[in-house]
Amino acid sequence: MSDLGERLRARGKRLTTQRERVLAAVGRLGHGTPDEIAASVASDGAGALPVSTVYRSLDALQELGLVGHTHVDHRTPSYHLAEHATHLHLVCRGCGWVGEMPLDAADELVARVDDELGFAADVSHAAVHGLCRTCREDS
Amino acid sequence: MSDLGERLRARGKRLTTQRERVLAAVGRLGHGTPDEIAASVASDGAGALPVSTVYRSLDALQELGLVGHTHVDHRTPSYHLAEHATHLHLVCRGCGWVGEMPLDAADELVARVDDELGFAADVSHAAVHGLCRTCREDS
DNA sequence: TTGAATGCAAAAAATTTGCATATTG
DNA sequence: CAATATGCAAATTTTTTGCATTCAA
Repeated sequence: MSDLGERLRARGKRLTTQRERVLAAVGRLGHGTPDEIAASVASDGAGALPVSTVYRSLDALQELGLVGHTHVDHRTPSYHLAEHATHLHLVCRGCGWVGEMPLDAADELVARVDDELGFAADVSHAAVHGLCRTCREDS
Repeated sequence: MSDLGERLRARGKRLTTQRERVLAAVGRLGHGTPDEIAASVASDGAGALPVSTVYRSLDALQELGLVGHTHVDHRTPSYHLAEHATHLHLVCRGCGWVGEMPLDAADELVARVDDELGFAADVSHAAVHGLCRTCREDS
C-alpha cells in the first residue's frame, strides 16, 4: 500500500494510520455510511476514531479517487472503494438490497447525454432505485 | 385540484391547505430541498409553515406518488413533481447545474438490469452526476 | 364526531468547525 | 522544522417525535 502513500504525497497530503484504517474499513464493508465505517474501524482492534476523523479521512480518500459514494438510502451517503465503482448500484426500495451492474450497461445513456447535452456522466456515482426480484414478486 | 383531494381520501388521508401549498411550492421550484421548499411556501403570501409540516407533507405527497426525490447534492434530498419524473436528472459536480434527459435514454440500462437481475429499475429516481458542458471545458 | 393533521418545541441524527497538540515528510 | 492531521468538544444543520389542539370528512 505504499501506493496510497505516494498518491497522498503527490497531492501534498500525508499517509496516516487513520486513513489506512478508514480505507481498510470501507474495503471490508463493501458499502457503508460514515457511521458504519466508524464502527468497522472501531472493531479492527486498534481502537475507535473520532467521527470527525472518519469524515475527514473519507473526504481525503475521495478527493484522491480511492473511494466514492452513492446514496443507497435516502438519508446518508454510502461509501465504497473506487475500484468498486466499476459497477453502478441498484438499490431495492423494498428490502434495501444493494446490487451491481457493470458500467457498460449504461453506455447508451452516457452516449446520449453526451450527444444531446454535452454532459460527461459519471455513472459510477449513480444509485438506481427500484425493486429487486424478490420484492417485485411479493407485491 | 379536487383530484388531489380524491387521491388523498382514497388512502384515508386528508386534503389540507398545507399539503396544497407544499405541492404548489414544489411545482414552482422544479427541484428543491425541504428547506428550499419551506422557504418557497413561506413566500406564497399565506405565512410560513413549521418545517415538521413540510416534511410530513412531502412524505404524504410522495407516498401518493405526486412528488419524488433524488439526491442532487450529496447532502439533502431534492423533491420534484412526479410528473417531472419523466426525466432523469443530471447533476453537475462543478457548478451544481441540474439538467434533464428523457427516461427512454435509459431504456437499454433498464432492460439489462431486468434481464440479468430481475430488478425493476425506476430511473426517474436516479441522479446521474458528472460535468456539464461548461465545467467540462473549463477543466 | 372522530381520526388524521397541524403547530410548536424539544430530541435525535448527521456533519462540520475551532484550536491546541501530535505527526509526517 | 514546517505543514498537515488528529483528537476532542462544541456548534451547526437536518430530520424526527411527542402531544395538545385544530380541522376535514
